[in-house]
Formats: sequence, structure tokens, C-alpha cells
Amino acid sequence: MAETARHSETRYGNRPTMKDVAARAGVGLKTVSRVVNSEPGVTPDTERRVQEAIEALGFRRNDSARVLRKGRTASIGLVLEDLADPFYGPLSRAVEEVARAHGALLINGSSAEDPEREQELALALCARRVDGLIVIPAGDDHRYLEPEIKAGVATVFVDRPAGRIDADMVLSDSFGGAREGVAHLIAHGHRRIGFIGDQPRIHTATERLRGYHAAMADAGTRVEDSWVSLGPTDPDRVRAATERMLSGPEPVTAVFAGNNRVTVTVVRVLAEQERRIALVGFDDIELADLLGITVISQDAAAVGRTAAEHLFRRLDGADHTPARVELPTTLIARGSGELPPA
Amino acid sequence: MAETARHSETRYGNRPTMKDVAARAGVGLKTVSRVVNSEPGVTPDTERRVQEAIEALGFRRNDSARVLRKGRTASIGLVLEDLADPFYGPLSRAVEEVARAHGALLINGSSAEDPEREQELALALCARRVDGLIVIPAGDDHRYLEPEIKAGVATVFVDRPAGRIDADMVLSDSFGGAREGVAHLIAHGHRRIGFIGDQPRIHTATERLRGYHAAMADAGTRVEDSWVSLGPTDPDRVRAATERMLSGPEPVTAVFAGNNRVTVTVVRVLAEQERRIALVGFDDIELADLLGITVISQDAAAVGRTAAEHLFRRLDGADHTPARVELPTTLIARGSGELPPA
DNA sequence: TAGGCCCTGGACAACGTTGTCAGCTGAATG
DNA sequence: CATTCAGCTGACAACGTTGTCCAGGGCCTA
Repeated sequence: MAETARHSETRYGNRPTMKDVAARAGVGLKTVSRVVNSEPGVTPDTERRVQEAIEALGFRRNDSARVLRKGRTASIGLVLEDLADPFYGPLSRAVEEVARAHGALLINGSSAEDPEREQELALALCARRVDGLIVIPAGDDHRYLEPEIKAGVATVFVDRPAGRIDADMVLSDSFGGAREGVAHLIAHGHRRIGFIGDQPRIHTATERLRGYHAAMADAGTRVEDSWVSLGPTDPDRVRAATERMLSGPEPVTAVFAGNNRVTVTVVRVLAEQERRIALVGFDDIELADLLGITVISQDAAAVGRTAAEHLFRRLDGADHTPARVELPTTLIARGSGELPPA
Repeated sequence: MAETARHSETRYGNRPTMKDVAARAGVGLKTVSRVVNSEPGVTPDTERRVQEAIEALGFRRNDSARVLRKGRTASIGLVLEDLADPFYGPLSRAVEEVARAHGALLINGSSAEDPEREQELALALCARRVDGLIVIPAGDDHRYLEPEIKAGVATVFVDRPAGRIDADMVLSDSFGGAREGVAHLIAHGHRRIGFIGDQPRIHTATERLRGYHAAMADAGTRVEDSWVSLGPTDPDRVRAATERMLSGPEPVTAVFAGNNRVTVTVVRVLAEQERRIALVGFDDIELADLLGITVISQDAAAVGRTAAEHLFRRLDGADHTPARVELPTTLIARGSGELPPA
């Protein structure tokens, strides 16, 4: 007896279906479908009757059934690292705007920099049959997406390259940006320059480190091991790393911060110092202008927009070979990067 | 002839179905279903054969069909104002975490403060049959959601109250927070205090204004019309409003900023002034500690978490009457709010 | 007035999955 | 050796929608 009760409660409160609407309006099922989809071939009078029935019953089309029938979901998935990160907010929003322009919804999730969670999320989105997928890689092996891509899920990797798979990518010029930033410090007289970046398994982290080394090499400047620190970007570690560089036998006179989270912490630590230490950070930050922080800026919104547009171009049938787009960065001088060595 | 070609290309690259897997593994359809859902009653040997077929064909379950059959989508919708706003990032992330803990995906969209777009989005999510809906209202009439709520979509309104409908809400104490912030300024000797807030149709904006008036009245302090400015929070308008208050016949000595966007712009304008103007802002901001900005902080993550937990409690069957939760705010003194009148 | 055409409306199958139920096999039991 | 039972397995319907196709009726024309 509990059987039937449970049943009727479970499936979303017994929502009315087109069949119910049809019955109430005294028309055929298909006619309701035509009205709901604004298809031609329905008399104004019939349409009115159907609309009234829809109104009265509180009917709403079940898109799951629609998707099942049509094959397209009009939705795309976005797997990013952390929705709460100020870099990804604008990126996500830009993707959403493009999706909206194409009549698609956005489903997104955060991987929290965990490769397993990235995979889990991406595959869950594929199971929902998103038309396309934008992934900010946490892991470095994306072969698990091969069947999906082959099956037609338009996929674009963003911010970091895909691993062991040939696919579309939209990246920022991490190497060039870091190189320019460090060269900027060198140009202002610095030689002992620290680098604090993210974990080495993250591509952008190693690219930026590579840029650092390139700039130092360009200037014929030696690099001490103790000036470089890669690892998780939680405040505690970054703080410790910064303080270590500032207090060693050969203390640095400038720091290059590998991303926005690092920059924020480094700024705090530097504010506590007596010496004025120069700083250039990768990624712009809100209010950085007021704090006078010199940054290498990458346009998160542009990255997201580019990726999404690329994705929809793919969906619209263009099946050129996988493309790799690299967007330039901009150095914005605001003071902290122009301080002379102390 | 193009007919068949178009057809076969359209539906997502002819993905394999359970039927295909069954055929390849030489088993029945239902057995594949059992394996995919880890249901009991399958011989290890059979399971292996099925797994191999799945592997070989690159099969992935079609969740649309599953949803159609089962009635639950294991996903919730979040309609917010702007994903790129630093207040909503953490909120969204908190919702996501709770959803994840309940095995649900998050679909979200930005209303851009447009009531029509809010409705469009919310209803689109309902058509996808999300199990629950979290809405940060842009409009002030949510009767359009009545049939959905009646049909079983667990709905929670956040940050601002629902309009003309009885539903669950999770709010911050805008009135109390603003009152405390303004009282703080008064306690530090200010009498001519400006208020810059969002458009009056936004509930939190008027609540905060009410708090401002309450604090001023508490102190028996007169309020000039020219000290109050409500409107869109784009930098240009806020800048103009701020400059007007600072240059009138009775210039203010302190400003209360109605939200984070306003605060950011006001900080910029104040930095250009010769006089030191006191400031308290509603919402905390990244790096506000370094800039010494005193704020009324509301915990965005806590708001999101509370709302999501409430939603899932609803889904789990608790059908108490609609609840209204109000979360407290915290004043964080950092210097800008403690400046004496100039 | 008869014939043909267009316009509207409806019956039916199909989308890919899961729930129900019945059949089959092999082992355990009388 | 017959019978029962349990454990696997598969056939079939159903979920709610849309595409296909056909029927009926009104209107125009010859």
C-alpha cells in the first residue's frame, strides 16, 4: 500500500504532460506540441484553447523527453578549477554570455584542482549529453575524453593544454608574460629576483617558471635555488616561501608572483617588511590599481569568450583540425614593479 | 539524399546505446543496465563481458533517458545576478559543494539584474526538471514559480526576499548591518554622512538605506537629500554621486557604500581627495585589509551553504512551512571607518 | 456539382533508459 | 530421480516528447 503512495510522490509531483493538456483542450497530443513549439498549422482558436489548458494545468514542457527525442540539449558544460577564484568568475560569465547568445544553458562545476574530480565532472556532463565541453584541466591526461570527442562533444581546453590528446585549446601566453614581467624587474635594476608559483604539475606554473628563467638568462643573471618556490598556493605556504626568500643569505630584492592567489599573499607579506621589495604579479586583481601593484594581465573574459565562440563554431559544423589559440598578456605598470632594489 | 546524411550527423554522432553494448556482449539489454548501475544479480563473467563491450564501444549512459524514466535529475539550478561578481563566486561555490555532497550537479545562470531574464532562466531550469532551484531575485514578483513549486521543485530565495509568494528565504541582515555601520561612523564623530546604494527596486538596497536612516535617527541627526544616492552601481554614476556629496554646500565627512561594487568605486574617488573622508562599505572585498577599508561583512559562502542545505532538507521530504532565515553581519574595523571628521 | 488541393489535426512510432515480471538453469532437497 | 528453489537473465512496457504520415473537411475551379 505504501507502494503506490511512494510512487505518486516520487515522480515530481505528477506534473501534467502534453497528454493532459490535450485532453483538457479537447485536441490531439501533437497539436499541443505544435503550440508549445510555435510551429505553424494551428488555428488561432485552437491555439487559444491549448494555451488556456496549459495555463490552467501549470504545464511546462519536460526538456528531458525533448532532448531524448531531438538529440541536442542546448547546453554546454564548463569544468573549472574554482568558481570562487576571481579569475574564473569573469571567464565563466563570458562563456555564459556566448552560450546564451546561442540559446544554450551553462552547467558548471569546480574540480578543486583534483584530476579525479575533473574527470568525474566532465564525464557526468557528457552523460547529460551536453553539446559541448569547456575544460580547464586539473589533470594531465585527458584520453578519457577521446570517446566523447569522437562521439561529437565539441571540446575546448582552456588556460592549460590538454594532456595526451589532440584537441582545441585557448591559452594565455604564460611563458611570454612571465618573461616580460621578470625582464621588467631586471630593467629596473633587480638581479636577485624570487619566483613563487603553483605546483609544477600545473602547466601554466611551469611555463611561467620557464619565462622567469628565460628572462634571467637573457640578462645573464644567475638564479639561486632558494629564490624559486613552486607548490600549493595556500596563504601559509606562500607566506613561508616569501619570508624565506627575504631572509636568506642572498635575500631577493624583487618577487615575481605566479598567479593572483600568490600575489595577494605576497602583497600582505611585503607590506610587513621594512625594506621596499619590488613585485610583479601574474593576473590582474581588483583594486590592484589602488595598491599600486604592477601585474601581467590576462583577459579572463576574453579567454572565456574565445573558447566559447570556438566551441560553437565547432558545433555549427566547422570541423577543421584542432586549433591552438594563444592570447597575449599585457604588462600594467602601477608602481610595485618599478621600485629600485633596496 | 542529404536527408539521411544530415540525419546521421545530427544526433550526436550516433553514440552507442545499451542495445549496442548488449548486442556486442551477447547479453540482454537489461543486463547491461544492471552492470552500468552496479545492480546485484550479474555473474562476474557476464559483467566482465559487458564491461569490455562498454570499453570497446565507448559507451556512456544517456542521462536524459534515465531522467525521463526515473523522474529525478540529480541537479539543482542557481539563478544569480552576476557570476563575475566577487560576492557570488563564493556563494555559488558553496552551493556547489553542498550539491556535490548530495550527488547533484549545479546548473547556473546570471540574470544580470533583469527580471525578465531571471524568469526566463528559472523556467528554463524548471523545464530541465532540476530537483531544486535557488534564486537570487532580480524581479519582485515570483508568482510565475508557483506552479513549479506546487509541482515539487524545492525552491529557496537568497539574498533578497521573494515577491508576492510564500517561499523559503535565506537573507543577510541588511538593515541591521547598515545601521551598525552608520552608527559606527556616528560614534567616531561624523554627522554629515553620505549613503550610496543600488537601485531602490532591489530589496537589499532599500533595507540598507532604511538602516542608514535608522542610525541617523537614533543619533538625532538630520539627513540632507543630497547625501543620499540610489541608482545603478556602474562606476560612472557612483563616481558622480560621490563627487557631488563631497562638493555640495554641506559636504559629507563620511560615506557609507551600499555594496561591494559601490565601495570599490568610492575608494578610488576618495583616494583622489585631499581631505580624508571616512568610509564604511557593505560586503567585504579582497585586499580590503591592506587598503584599510572598514566593512560590514556578510559571509557569502555561509549564505550559499545555508540555502543549499535547506533545499536538500526540503528534497529529503521535510515539508514544514516556508522558513525565513536571516544571517547576521559583522563589522570589521580596518581604519577607513575610524577616521575622524575632516 | 464534381474533382482536386490545401490546411488543420491526430494516430503512431521512436528516442534510450529502467521497472516488472516471467523464464531458464543448475543445485539442493525429499 | 523428481521437485523445489534461488539466482541469473531477458522480453516488454513505460517515461514525455517530436517526426512522419495520413485523414477529413473546406474551398476553389472547371
